[in-house]
Amino acid sequence: METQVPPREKCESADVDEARVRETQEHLIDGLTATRLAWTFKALSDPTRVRIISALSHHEMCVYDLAAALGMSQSAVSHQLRTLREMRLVRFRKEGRHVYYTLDDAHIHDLFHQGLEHLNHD
Amino acid sequence: METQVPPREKCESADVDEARVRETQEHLIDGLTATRLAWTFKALSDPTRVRIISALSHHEMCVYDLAAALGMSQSAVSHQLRTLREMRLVRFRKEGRHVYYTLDDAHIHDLFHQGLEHLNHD
DNA sequence: GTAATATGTGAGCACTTGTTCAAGTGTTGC
DNA sequence: GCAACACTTGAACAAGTGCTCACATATTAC
Repeated sequence: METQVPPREKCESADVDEARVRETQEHLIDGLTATRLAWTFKALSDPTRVRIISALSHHEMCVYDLAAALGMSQSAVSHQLRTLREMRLVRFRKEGRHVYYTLDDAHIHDLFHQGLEHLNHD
Repeated sequence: METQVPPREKCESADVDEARVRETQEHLIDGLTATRLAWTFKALSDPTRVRIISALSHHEMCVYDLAAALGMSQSAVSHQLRTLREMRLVRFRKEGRHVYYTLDDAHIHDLFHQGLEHLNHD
């Protein structure tokens, strides 16, 4: 049995319509939050970036090895890493000629895995 | 078969490099999974869609009210709802002239809120 | 110093995305 | 029948994305 929301009359009955709209607006997240939230999800909305996150979720890696593991060009990987850097999803440290990347914090790991679980549930 | 010389034997110690790459590849999610996961996140990567999800997370709404609550044109909302439909994030039922939309399942709600918490933690 | 290695970056291009405008369904009421 | 309403859809366009290519750094080895 469904939730006991009384079936609405019409859209024309202004009070019901307006009440629903007004109540929704009160709980609605604001534009800035929506934009920032969308931005976060966008960081994970590309297969290449998802695979990079997947690789880095095990241990830090340098660009060269990352490119080898993913079977991609260094340039393409570097471009995506730049994006991930700007989105604060990854951190890096330099060691001689190498630059080692890691996930910035555990949150990313969590979101990544929550998404995976979501997939497996379907 | 041709001798596939891997284009790397530098990175100083070749064995560590290869072991790291090979181990990473074993744990790496496959291309299809990465694509599907990216696809899921992409559904949530637009501010308008995030706001629609936010609105629908409280109760089902028809397109007209949704447009009113978000302050957008019906057409723009309808286009995004189409995307959300194709991505299986929302469900709809028709009732006369109205089309009522709801979130498809609780997973979406969870991802949405996990993302929100992630924002608040920064 | 030069050369090789490891990574970064800008330009260019094909492709995708989100919006608006206009026209299209389908349902209701007269 | 017809008109109003609720919603969908197609075309068009600006804006954004991700790749390749070529060049620019920076570090190390010689």
